[in-house]
Parts: sequence; C-alpha cells; structure tokens
Amino acid sequence: MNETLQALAEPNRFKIVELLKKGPLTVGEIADSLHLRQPQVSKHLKVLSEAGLVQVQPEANRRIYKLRAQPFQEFQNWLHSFQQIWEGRLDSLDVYLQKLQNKKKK
Amino acid sequence: MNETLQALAEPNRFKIVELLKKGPLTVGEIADSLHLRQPQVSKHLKVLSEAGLVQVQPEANRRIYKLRAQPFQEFQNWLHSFQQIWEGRLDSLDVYLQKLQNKKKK
DNA sequence: CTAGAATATTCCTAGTTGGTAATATTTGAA
DNA sequence: TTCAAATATTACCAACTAGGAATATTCTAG
Repeated sequence: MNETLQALAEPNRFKIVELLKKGPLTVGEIADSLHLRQPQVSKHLKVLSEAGLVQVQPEANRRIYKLRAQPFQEFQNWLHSFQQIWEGRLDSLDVYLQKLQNKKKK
Repeated sequence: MNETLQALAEPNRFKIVELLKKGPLTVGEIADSLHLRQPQVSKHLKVLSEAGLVQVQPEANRRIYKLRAQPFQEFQNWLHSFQQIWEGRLDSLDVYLQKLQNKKKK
C-alpha cells in the first residue's frame, strides 16, 4: 500500500501510469510521449514494476509495459474505508470537545 | 492530486491519516499514539494541511485536527477511471502486437 | 503578570532520489 | 558475424526532505 503510494507520488511516474491507462506501450513510446530520456523512463518503470503497478512483456528487443489491476483495486478498498466516515460521523468535533471538557474536570 | 499523493506517500503521514480516521485528535495525542516527537508531528500536519487532507480547529492552546473529505473523494474519482479498463480491455496485448506487426510491414 | 503546557518554527545534518551521461546487453537485420 | 536499434544499468551529482535539537509563540491558570 505504501509502496504503491510512493511509486505514484512521483510526477513523471504518475504521468506514465496515466499514459498506460490508454493501453500497453513500449519504453520508447513512453519516452517520446512524455519527452523524457530513455534511461529515466526505464528507471521509473523499474520502480513501478517493483511496486507491482505494471507488468512487462518482452517482445523481440522491445518491452511492452501495461498496468496491473490489483494494486489499484486495493487502493479503492482502502479509500472505501473512508466513505463510512463522512456519513456516520459528519462532524464529531462537538463530541470531541465534550471529551476534552470531561478530562479537564477529572 | 499529485500533492495529495506526495503527502500520503510518507509513512508517518500515512499513519497520521489512519489515526484520524477514527476521529479528530490533537497534536499531542497523535505524537503519543505514534511515538513521534511533537515538532515532527506538527511538521507532518502542516504538509497534510497544505495538501488539503486535514483541517484544524483551534481550541484553547490545543489544535484539533480532522480529515477533510474532498481530496479522498477526488481520489476515488480518479481510481474510478481505471475500473472501465480492467473490464473493456481485459488484455489488449494481442491487439498491440498486431499493431507492432503492422508498423514493421509498412 | 508569571509559570507552564501545547504547538509551531528555525537551523542543521544525513539519507534518499531524480536527472544526466556513459556504458552494457539483447535482438533483428543485412 | 557485424551493425544498429531498444532497453537496462552504473556512477555521479544536485535537490529535496525527514528527523533532531533548540527556540519562539500562544494560551490557561493562578
């Protein structure tokens, strides 16, 4: 989960992921699209790969990269755990202030 | 969006967000729970605040921090844009290989 | 008004990381 | 087998940042 976040937090890696949403691409195509140097793209893809966000399929001397579904789904699950919060406890601040008051009076 | 990711990518800030899911807390309470020093917690909260992930409510000489819904919702929207992908194009790799073949034969 | 608690800020340092350049590796084609 | 294209790897540097220590600020209580 945290590895996923760290991988996505880098702006160029985020752009790479956005690109791959449209479909699989080779390293060179990504470099061209984003105006990045090839070694940098390879390094970013390595990070994304180690985080499990992309998978690679060798094809001749090209490497075709594509997104993997799982980490994004786990991400959604995590975000889902927030949803209840905004509903059930719309603003528990008042409750909290009560709690503080009680402590003070102990 | 990217600021949100960068804020969440730091492990201790992630823990702070997880803590705040259970309800608003003061700086000191966060520091105690996570075994962090107060200045560090203040600094992390500043980053989270500037990213719009938390909001603060001064109460005497305490500052009560709580999560803000919006950035998490935007996050969900972003992730939602992936959902169609795993369905419609389950594995467009074959299609892509066709494309490569065509280019080669041009 | 003073003391102390809670929090923010500043300065410094060490570790991390993105970018570049150069090089190595792999593969198809001549 | 030799060349060129595509990609990965390495070494290096500059920039960023988290952590720690010290200090400043704000507020309450007495």
